Amino acid sequence: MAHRQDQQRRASIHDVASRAGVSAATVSKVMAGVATVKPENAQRVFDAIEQLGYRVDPLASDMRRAKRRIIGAIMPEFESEFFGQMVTQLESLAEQRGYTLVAASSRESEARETEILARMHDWRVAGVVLAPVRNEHGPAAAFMKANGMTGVLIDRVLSDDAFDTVSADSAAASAEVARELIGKGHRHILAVGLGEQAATVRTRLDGFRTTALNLAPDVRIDVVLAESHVEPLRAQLRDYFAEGERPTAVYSLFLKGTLVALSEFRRRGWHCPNDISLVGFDDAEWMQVTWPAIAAVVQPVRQIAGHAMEALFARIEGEEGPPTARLEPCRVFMRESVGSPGNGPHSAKPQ
Amino acid sequence: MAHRQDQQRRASIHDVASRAGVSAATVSKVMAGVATVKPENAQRVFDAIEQLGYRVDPLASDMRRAKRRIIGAIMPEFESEFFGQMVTQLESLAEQRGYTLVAASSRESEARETEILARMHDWRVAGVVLAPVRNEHGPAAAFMKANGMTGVLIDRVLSDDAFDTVSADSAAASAEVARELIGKGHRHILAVGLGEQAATVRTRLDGFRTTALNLAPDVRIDVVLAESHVEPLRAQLRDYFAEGERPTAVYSLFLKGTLVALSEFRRRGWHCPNDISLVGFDDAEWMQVTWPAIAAVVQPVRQIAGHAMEALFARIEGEEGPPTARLEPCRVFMRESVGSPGNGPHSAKPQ
DNA sequence: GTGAAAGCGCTAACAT
DNA sequence: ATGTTAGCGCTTTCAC
Repeated sequence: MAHRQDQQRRASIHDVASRAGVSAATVSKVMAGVATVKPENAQRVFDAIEQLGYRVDPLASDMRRAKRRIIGAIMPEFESEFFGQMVTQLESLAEQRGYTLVAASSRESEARETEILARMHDWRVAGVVLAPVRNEHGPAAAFMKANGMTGVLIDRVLSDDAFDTVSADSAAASAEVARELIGKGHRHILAVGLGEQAATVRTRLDGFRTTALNLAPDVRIDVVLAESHVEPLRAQLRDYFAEGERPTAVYSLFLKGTLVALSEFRRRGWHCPNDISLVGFDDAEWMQVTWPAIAAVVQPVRQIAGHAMEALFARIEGEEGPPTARLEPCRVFMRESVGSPGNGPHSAKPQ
Repeated sequence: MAHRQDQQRRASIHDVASRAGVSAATVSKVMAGVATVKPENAQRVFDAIEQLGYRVDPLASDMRRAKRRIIGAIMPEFESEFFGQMVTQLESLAEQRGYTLVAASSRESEARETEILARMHDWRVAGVVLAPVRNEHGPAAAFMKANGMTGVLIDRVLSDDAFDTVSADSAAASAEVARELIGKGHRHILAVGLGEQAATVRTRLDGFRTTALNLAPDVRIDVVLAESHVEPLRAQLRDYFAEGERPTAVYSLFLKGTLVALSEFRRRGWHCPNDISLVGFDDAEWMQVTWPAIAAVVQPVRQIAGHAMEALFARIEGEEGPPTARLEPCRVFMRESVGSPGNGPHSAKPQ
């Protein structure tokens, strides 16, 4: 008794049928809520279900139906707040519609991304929410296209000719960051990013640069962009500072970049905002409790998830029409890590 | 062509069979690697598979087999690094064995936990990795027991009479934290935790208290334990400090507690480690880049995931024997947020 | 060596 | 209003 794990055979629809004295088809109808069943029989079925603890096997049920009530979600990683919240939201929205979400992590690899997609295709999922590693032009989206899969692209995407896309309005947020920094008097700013995430990082950089140059044509914007991994970026950043470059502010175009920038500041003994200002794209819980609190762009996770699922289910239900490309507005939180340049040490110390 | 999403019917095993001029049974055998197939026929089958791009439907396949090659994972949340890494690991280990991981978030709710479990039971998953919201005595574990499900319990558990358990060795890690703090001269320490996570928080507290009292019988250990939610904890902590309590160090028994402590320090203008020291259970990436870096207990995620899956698959493959209870050793990183009491301002400033 | 037959648990026509 | 039939796509005896 202690560690029995006997998988006792569960009651099937036939068990219910025979116990209720009807056919399996009738049981199925009762469960589907079809009105044309004699109330008396319906009651017997309900009783039998109750007594046997019967529950439909969703896989067997899907097997027979045309489409499976499964949604696949592919995220670049699960370790960050952003994607963690995203999966939580998507799961919740899928459940609300009676679907099960099966999430997988591509671990920032396009090869793995395609493998997962192939597996989801094998599973014959009804639809896929793909947050591609790089952008909408990768092999994964191509695979979806080639196989006529239904899907939505989110996050590191702009727009696509085959799939609906939903992402944060990076350009607008970056423009706002530019306005803030220029407004505070910064004229030498470093932008830090990872090139591989082309779709978003490019947009963020362009949105920032355009607005900054527009407001202050004399502003100098340096860019440190690593190809694809964080460690090379760290090295490049170190070299950049080692050469004596001394921007008054850093705009990190993605979360890990903010961490890297912060650790390079540490190494050099620079404090925010007195020695240098810092704003990052992507917020995290810790950013408001550290000292100084780190300024950040907050992505609208719920909106992205919500509109992605809306678009996806519309397509699943057969909606026609050209793909849509949604941009959800971000919020920018200018916290203590941003100050005015040249204010010298301690001038901007929190009270 | 732009937005075609025509779900073209995929090749079935019969399509392959007729193209190769054999029966479906033979195709199945070839795919299973059965040796008793004439090489010539096997080749024809392979060719047909290739030409049709045939892939087995894993769900249909599982339908026929006894057990489905699906592992369910239930985590209290997806938003933290710890559980994010855990899911990533579990997914990877499941895949290595040809299983698919279906992860779900209980969102810190025991009610939801049981619902998810029921759904996974409906799915007839081969096994479940459950990280219970509270501990091993909750309704979810009871459900698993009652239904003869195969499973492993991880994280917020100690040991169970029905399931194997794997968790971090909280007591040992807490003892080490105690040694460090007592060694540095702290004699008034506040421990902060959430009561609902009883299994782990209790252990951490006891391990800490026992060792601390043993080393310094005169030490004063205060405890602020909230029932179940973070916000009440914040309020209690605020009250505690408002009453004039002034411990020289805080040991947070879980991640959110560290955040809450930090934000209360902020509110009062206290800096670590000069005004107060801080160590938290659970590490996070940001803790090493902020100033000061936050001392933390690092949980061995990979080991926990690894041993959990090992135990689970052993049971799935029919291993008998009493449940095992593993404790995986943690590492304690004493970073700059911990100093000696009474060193006054700036005495412990990083170089 | 290979294939026919049976069926996993369910649902959707089609009869009745 | 209900039951019968025919599968969904696959695997597995069990004959041949």
